[in-house]
Amino acid sequence: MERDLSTETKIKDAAKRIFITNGFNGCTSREIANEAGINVALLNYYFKSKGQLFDIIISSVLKDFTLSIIDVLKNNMSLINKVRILIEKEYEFLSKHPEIPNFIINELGKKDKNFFECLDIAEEFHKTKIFQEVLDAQTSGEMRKIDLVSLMLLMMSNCHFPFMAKPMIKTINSLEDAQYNEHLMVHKQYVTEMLINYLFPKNS
Amino acid sequence: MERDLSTETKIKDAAKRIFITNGFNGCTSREIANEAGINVALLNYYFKSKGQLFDIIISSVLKDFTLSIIDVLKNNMSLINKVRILIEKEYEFLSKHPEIPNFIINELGKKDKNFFECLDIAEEFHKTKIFQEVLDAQTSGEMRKIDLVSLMLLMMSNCHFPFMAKPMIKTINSLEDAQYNEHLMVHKQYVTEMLINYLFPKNS
DNA sequence: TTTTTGTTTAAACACACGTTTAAAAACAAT
DNA sequence: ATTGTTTTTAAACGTGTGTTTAAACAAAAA
Repeated sequence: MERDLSTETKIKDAAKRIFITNGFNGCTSREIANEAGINVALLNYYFKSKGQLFDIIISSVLKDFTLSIIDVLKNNMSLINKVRILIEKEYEFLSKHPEIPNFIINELGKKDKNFFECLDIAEEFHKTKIFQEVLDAQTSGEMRKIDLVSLMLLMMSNCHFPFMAKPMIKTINSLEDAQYNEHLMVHKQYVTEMLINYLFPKNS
Repeated sequence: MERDLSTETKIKDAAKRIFITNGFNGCTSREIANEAGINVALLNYYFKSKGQLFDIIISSVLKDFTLSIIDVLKNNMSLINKVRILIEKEYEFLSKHPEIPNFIINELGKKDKNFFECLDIAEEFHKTKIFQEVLDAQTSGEMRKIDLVSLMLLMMSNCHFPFMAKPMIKTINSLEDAQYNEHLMVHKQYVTEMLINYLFPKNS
């Protein structure tokens, strides 16, 4: 298991795991050092502080996360298929990293720093020309006329929340992990059908 | 402003405000004591520890939250109207307490204790006979045949997430608080229409 | 070999935390 | 007034935190 990774990446890997699952306040520097198999002092030797390490981690997570979306958006397919694939990929991504939505929403809410601006994410989105594509589909009548904020919310609500609420729903319904995962796969179909029907009324 | 409340309720009020906004790990006993205008030691005089105080607060929040739902469910109206009113009331409740969804999902995920069982919430739900009502509507064909977990997820996703993601979406789209609140009211209409159309196909 | 440079460590620092103690203050009963 | 009880406080305790220090270690340069 123990590869010959550089100390810096060992620390970053450990920090990412622990920060994502426990949050900034929910873990300690020593915990991260242990997970990385190094001394605490090395943390501040490679990164100046716990806070700076955290900023690096949250930036990288945010980048990975948005890239997986942009990757779909810049593909050459119809808007309706983009929505379909986006939901599919989103459920796929979140199945592997279910703690990320909670992590982003919680930790980003505390920070005053605008990581999206720092990472030029807005620009990356513009390059995909998705905004113009939506506008065109709305004027042609193919797509329902709703604003981009609501469109974003509809997509994210129905993709992210089922993963965020997993512990709660599991408790309420006394479900095992595997059972809930099955539910998720079924739910993905419902969500896809519902959103496609609503956003593209002609296609129902 | 300073009413003649008992010390115990002053502490509970302060604790509720601070726990909900900052979480258990995101605040200190002294912070709560300050907000309540009392000494730190009094916290452990009235409640044995920070943890016990937290359990009391999260129980009360959970109770308030579910009661607002049950209140609608036990009303005497058609299922389709219950869904409509439920969304309406949910957006109304969350407009007043927007931090609660995040609070519940985050803090409940950490605890191993099952607060829902402790508070007899399941029983309260059963009393409303909503489960039978859904089953009847599904066999009669009025309602789409989806499982209760997915039904719950659809409702919660589209009601809670828009409030949970408020800081993030505001940042991404450079929106002021008032602007986002306007978006929320519009979004509520979209969500209502989408869910009603999907859950009750005949009515579209 | 010696020196130099970059890594890693054990130990300590200063401080904030949750909690406890002992005494003061406020109040009630006799 | 005196006693007893409850409420409140200032101060301290022990522990865990993020961070720093100074020394040990390793690898390369001289």
